[in-house]
Amino acid sequence: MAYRVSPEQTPKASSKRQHIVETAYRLFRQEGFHATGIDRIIAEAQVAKMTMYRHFPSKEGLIVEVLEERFRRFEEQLDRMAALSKQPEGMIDDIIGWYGRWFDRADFNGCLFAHALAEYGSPGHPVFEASVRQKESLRRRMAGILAKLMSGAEAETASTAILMLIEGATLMAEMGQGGKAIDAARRAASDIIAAGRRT
Amino acid sequence: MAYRVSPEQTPKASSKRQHIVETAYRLFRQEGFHATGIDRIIAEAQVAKMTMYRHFPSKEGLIVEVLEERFRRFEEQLDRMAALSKQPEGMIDDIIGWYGRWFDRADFNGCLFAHALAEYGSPGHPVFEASVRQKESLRRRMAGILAKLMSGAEAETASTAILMLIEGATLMAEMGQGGKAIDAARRAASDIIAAGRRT
DNA sequence: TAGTAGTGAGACAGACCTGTCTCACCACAA
DNA sequence: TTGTGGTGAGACAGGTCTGTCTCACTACTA
Repeated sequence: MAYRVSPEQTPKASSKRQHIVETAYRLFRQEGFHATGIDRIIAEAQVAKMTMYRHFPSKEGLIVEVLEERFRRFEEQLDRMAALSKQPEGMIDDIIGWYGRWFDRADFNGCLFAHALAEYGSPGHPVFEASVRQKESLRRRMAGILAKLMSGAEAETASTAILMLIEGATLMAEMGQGGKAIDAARRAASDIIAAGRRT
Repeated sequence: MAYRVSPEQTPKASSKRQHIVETAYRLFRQEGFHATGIDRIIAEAQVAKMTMYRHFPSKEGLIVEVLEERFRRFEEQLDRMAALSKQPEGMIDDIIGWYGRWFDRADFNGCLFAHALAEYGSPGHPVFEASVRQKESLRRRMAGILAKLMSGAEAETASTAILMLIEGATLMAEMGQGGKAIDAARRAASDIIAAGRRT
């Protein structure tokens, strides 16, 4: 009823499908994966159950789709940030700053990928793989930036450390200590980069 | 049947109760909190459902008890390590090493407190509070160690950073990269401490 | 012997879970 | 007009969830 397809959208690209993904994302973020039932998703998305099951093979398939969609958006945003390119240190600091702004959002509720790992943490599981992909992509992005400042091996170690700082900061932000976490992460990242460069 | 109370145990201290907590811990760790049903816990603990509900008010009560029990064990182990006291830098390195050994255990499956936060992440929730308590306790412990090397304010920042490294490393270990994570965490912690001491 | 505390076994209630199915409806195209 | 594809509504199956309840049993103590 409230979801008329506007003329410029091809129904094939399915606004319903996207709407289901967005609603599921919000609920998974707020309530968790197991705690969110299909019935709740279709009620809040205002679609019939069959509409959901025509677009996704199962709840797990929907979860994977939600994670992949969030991964695409995450990459887009970091790509956009990288396009306003600066010096390497500034770029790492910008990434940390991006996390700091995320932590301050009213709808922040921790990292969906980390939560997915907590609830579906078996290697080989598609949900597990989707989460690993996102973390590894961020780490590689940072290693690429740091390689301009230090050796490749040093950049690997430093990017791993900074990824850990970011993941730890996200956990602290979940516990209401995001500001303190970001300050410490910024300083620690700068110490790590300075030490890596010195070698 | 297989759970005869041996004479030296007072039945009041309830070996059943402890056995339920241990079984629940194993299942929560392996499967997650929502994914583990009461029926599964009592079946594997080989106790009647009423035995469980006489000892714990609800599943949530059991979860809190499991977390508190793990917290006590965690503190005990770090206390024991601290008793073999060394220089401050060595103590931080020992804590990181302790995590490294944990990552290598066959039954390692991520941090139960972080997982609990992912599944019951609303401030004020007793599960949330139990998780925050564990993280904050570790951070304060490290801040105390670092205060011997630098100013109190510096020690606060550095302990926050090292806690984040540890939490991030735990996440990476869940993704099968524990060894790499521990190496990077060790080096980063040493860089952070060196920088904090220099100020 | 009688009483008591803890327990086992399992039925039960009432809710919720995922996933399937049918049937009616509507917009649009040939 | 007659199809066709997407959808809505909701029944349904078969299972699982938490939590309560009863009744019988055992070990121990007074």
